[in-house]
Amino acid sequence: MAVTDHEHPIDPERVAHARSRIPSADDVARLTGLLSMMADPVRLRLIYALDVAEELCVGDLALALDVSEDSASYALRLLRSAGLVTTRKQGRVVYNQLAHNFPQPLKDTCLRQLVTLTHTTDNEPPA
Amino acid sequence: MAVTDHEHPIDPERVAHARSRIPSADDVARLTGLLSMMADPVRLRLIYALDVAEELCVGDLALALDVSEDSASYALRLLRSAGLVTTRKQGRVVYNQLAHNFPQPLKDTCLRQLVTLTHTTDNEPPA
DNA sequence: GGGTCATCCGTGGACCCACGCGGATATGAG
DNA sequence: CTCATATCCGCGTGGGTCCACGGATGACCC
Repeated sequence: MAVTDHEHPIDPERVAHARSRIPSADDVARLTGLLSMMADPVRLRLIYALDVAEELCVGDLALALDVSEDSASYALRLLRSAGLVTTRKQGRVVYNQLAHNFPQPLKDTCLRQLVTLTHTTDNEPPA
Repeated sequence: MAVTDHEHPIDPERVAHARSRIPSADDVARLTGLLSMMADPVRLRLIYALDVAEELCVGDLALALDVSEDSASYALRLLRSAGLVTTRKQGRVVYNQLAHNFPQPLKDTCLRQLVTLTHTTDNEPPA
């Protein structure tokens, strides 16, 4: 027979190596959660806006993003529950700002660099 | 009435400033597309694995990630269609690798740093 | 050439998430 | 105290995404 020359683990060495380096399921879950939070046009632009303007209330935020107040409010709700945005209440106006522990590299590096990157790199093969 | 002391544009200056700095809808769409692609446990770990192991076939990849081959195949399908993964066919085995134009900062900076970040920063307020 | 194996692709169902609506809460003015 | 306002929250619906199944393709062995 010798038919099954190579079953599934074709390259067990590399598999083991990869396995040892892959972050734990817990880390991945946390990271994907964070990425999912940013993988939404409204939320992402909202983060940009707060990064630039320091703090904004929901109404102004909706204006800046050209979305309904409800949409902005909903986005803020999620970002707040994820700990990425904090609020400062002054009178009846609630000012929203990026949490001080907002992942700096993500903000500084990724946000700005990625825009440039997506300009230069064409990852859209002709359909 | 002077009741409406401040309607919606409470701080028009900041709104305008934020507006001018927010990336275009097109850039945001491209960026969220990329982020969405990584905001999935299987795909993200798959990227990690390929980054470490250079290239792996579907079967080995499934082993390394502890997922079904179908799941790995599906993840690869999407990543390939997004131009993030390329294939090298040797015999009847298809080796997958990260595209050479894979966003470097995203790979080098974000991937590794973010894991550390999610360790240090607790963005999970007590429920 | 026949058989087999690794993998890809199209389809269908289940699930999750985003958004709109209505009511509720809290703050401030008169 | 009463009213008006800015905002938050719970619910229901619709669209999109993930995944499992089946068939098909291409490559190797005998």
